[in-house]
Amino acid sequence: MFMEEFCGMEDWGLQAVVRGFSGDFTNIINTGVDDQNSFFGIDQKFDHGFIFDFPEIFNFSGDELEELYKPFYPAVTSSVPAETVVEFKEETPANVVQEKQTDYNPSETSDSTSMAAAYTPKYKRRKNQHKRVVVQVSAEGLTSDIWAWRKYGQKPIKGSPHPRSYYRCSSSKGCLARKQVEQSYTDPGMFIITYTAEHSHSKPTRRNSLAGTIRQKFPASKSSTYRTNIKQERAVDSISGSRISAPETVLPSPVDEDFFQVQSNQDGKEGEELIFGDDFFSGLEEFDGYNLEILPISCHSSAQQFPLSSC
DNA sequence: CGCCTTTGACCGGCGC
DNA sequence: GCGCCGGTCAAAGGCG
Repeated sequence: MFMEEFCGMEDWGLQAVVRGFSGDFTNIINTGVDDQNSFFGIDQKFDHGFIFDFPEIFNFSGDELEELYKPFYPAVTSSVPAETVVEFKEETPANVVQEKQTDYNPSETSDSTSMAAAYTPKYKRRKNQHKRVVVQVSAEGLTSDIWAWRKYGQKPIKGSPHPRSYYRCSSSKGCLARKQVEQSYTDPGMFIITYTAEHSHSKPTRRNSLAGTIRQKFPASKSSTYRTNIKQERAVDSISGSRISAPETVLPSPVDEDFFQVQSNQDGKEGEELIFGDDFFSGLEEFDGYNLEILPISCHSSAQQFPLSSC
């Protein structure tokens, strides 16, 4: 489905937000809407993929959507190694469109550049019926997965200098979730992760709450003068599309020196949903009555305390 | 001992 | 039908 059709759509809403999207529709190519109303595409300007998830509850026009995502995108620039995410559903045989096979298959192509070049939103029959999500992450991002995986295979892939590794979820027997990991051909510093099927169990809990502040272990040196890459997360109210709080300060924890304490005071709310640290969480979750999409953003800091404006 | 990775074998889909 | 290719299996060994 192409942009004109997308903008003309009604009866869908915004649940999640955009990762790695430049905010300019004129650069968007290869868009599509899957059978779960997820809108996906490639942003040529920054060579990023993106997705929107559209549940049944809200109504937006394309213009409204564009306005919605803007407030939480500006901190991401072309210098930021944002995730590339492309999500699509496998087609059922009944929905198969008999067309020449020209679409991108993330299990056969290995990077976002080739995605943008090769992917068209034409559906075809695929081997299995599971949802697939393709994410491009840095080496650092490889360790940020909250799920437990067990490697069950590795294969050399024709045309790629790097092998592909196969993982299955090890948290629960019978869980069909799979992931494939391979190094990007064009950027060896990046890795392509393909998730297949969904977990049949709840998400592991890795967030601890203390006195209204969520804390996450900060893995870097305890020195106050080092420079390190910090993952910053923002919480977005999925209903209004606006950020429901902003980070104000990051302070050494008075309880544990290995932790930093993040505080936020916007709208009278205190540090509910902000985590700093390499071991970050990203995804959709409910918190305090809100449906939140957690957005990781790269940020540098050389101090124990820094405002958001320094990012 | 349980869980993990490694790695060659095996299997099914697909193109010719 | 045959061969290539990607995905999975399962035995063996490593590690805490």
